[in-house]
Amino acid sequence: MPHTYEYPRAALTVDCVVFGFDGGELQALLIRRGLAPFKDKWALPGGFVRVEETLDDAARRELEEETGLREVFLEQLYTFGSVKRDPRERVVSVAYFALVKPGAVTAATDAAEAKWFSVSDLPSLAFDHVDILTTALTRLRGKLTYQPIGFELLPPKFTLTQLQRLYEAVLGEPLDKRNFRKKALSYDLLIALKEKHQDGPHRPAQLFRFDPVKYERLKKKGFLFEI
Amino acid sequence: MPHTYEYPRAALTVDCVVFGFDGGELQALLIRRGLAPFKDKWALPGGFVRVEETLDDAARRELEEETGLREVFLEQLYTFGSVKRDPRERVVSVAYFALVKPGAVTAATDAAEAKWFSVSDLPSLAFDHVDILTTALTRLRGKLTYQPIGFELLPPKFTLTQLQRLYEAVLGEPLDKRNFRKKALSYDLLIALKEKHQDGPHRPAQLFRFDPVKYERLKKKGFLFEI
DNA sequence: CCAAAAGTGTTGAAACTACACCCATGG
DNA sequence: CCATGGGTGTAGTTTCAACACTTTTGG
Repeated sequence: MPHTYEYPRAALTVDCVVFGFDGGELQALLIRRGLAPFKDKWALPGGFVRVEETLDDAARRELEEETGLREVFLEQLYTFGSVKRDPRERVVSVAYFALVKPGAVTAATDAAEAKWFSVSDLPSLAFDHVDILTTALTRLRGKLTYQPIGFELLPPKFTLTQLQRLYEAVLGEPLDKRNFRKKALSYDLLIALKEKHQDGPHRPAQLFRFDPVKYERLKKKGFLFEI
Repeated sequence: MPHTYEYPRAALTVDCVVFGFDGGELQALLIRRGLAPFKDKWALPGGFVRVEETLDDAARRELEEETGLREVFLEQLYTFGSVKRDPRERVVSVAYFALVKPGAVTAATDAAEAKWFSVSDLPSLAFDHVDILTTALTRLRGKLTYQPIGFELLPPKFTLTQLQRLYEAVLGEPLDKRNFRKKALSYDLLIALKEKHQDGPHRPAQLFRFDPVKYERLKKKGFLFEI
């Protein structure tokens, strides 16, 4: 392809902050780098954007190549463009954040090592990936309080207690059980299933699923899901 | 500079959506393109990112070169990466949005023609700049309701009625005067000045200024300015 | 004295917070 | 029968929305 503007160009990458939830703590998926620079360090999954693919496509492709993940919630986060963020040369990175349901990372991980880390106990990261991760965390916290995206981190069928634990893990503070349940149900976006969730020597819990159709309808009318 | 990765690269630009307020309508600053493609069409101020400057620096530089604006409120918006958004070749653009106070665009505009347009009456724009502008508008509306950034669009000294007109123009709906004033003053971020604003055959209005120091203190404690 | 915008309080409704006990199950 | 988490209601407080008249000025 001919370059119309013959100036030196920055390289363009995408990096993905992948969040998961194990029922107790919020987690981030990292991969161990096999190549220099930062060989053997942990880093966000990501890589170079090809000239003939969109940024979203690049993020999805890299995510699948490096972690096996497909069809996940993915959203552009911020573009990081410090001059020295890559020691080799100028690299601008468009960061994404992804939310995945438990058990999604079963697929082969392309020989690369991929591993979940609790966000409260992260290893040291390559490049400026801590900054990216911190930005993603802030965004997730903000978003969770006004958009119903928590469901992307839970199995398709979940109990209200699981939902509450997720909110508590992300927001970092305990929530009142009765108030939380009232609020969560008040939007009429949770459908009670016939099934129950049995999980030990105690009363089984009602299972729910999220109603994405009703949510889309509400969203169009300018709607806020606040909890 | 040596390229470590010898693949074809996208070119990288910044584009700025500059908002202003004339007291009645929300406005956007556009420049008329002097070069192909889209010669003579209106477009967002912007241009190519140099390898040795950050994205923020590039946005500020282009803004000054093309509109004479300096020291304005500037924030990264979103990165646009459709493959065909520039007819010549692959160009990825990091969009910014800027808020400027009335009278700021007095400086020489680098021979290029720069002009304010009411956002409700825009000309047809080059590239995908309508999409960028629409995204910026949505962001501005959202942000205005939970962060005190309206002051960036008003003169340093302003009346509560001016502030209300601004909110009404951006949100596109009339607001109740008494409720608005109560809310606006409740955060204790507006400092009443000794001066009044005289503007016709009627009672003069109290002038206020925004208190950025107090705001920074509040922001650290996780604070929401909602109106 | 008239026109025009500035300024000001109250009330009923709705939402929010805090809080404690009974229920269903498995072992 | 006991241990464990599931499930529910209310009262006091705060916030929100709706609404109309008086004040100050210039002409």
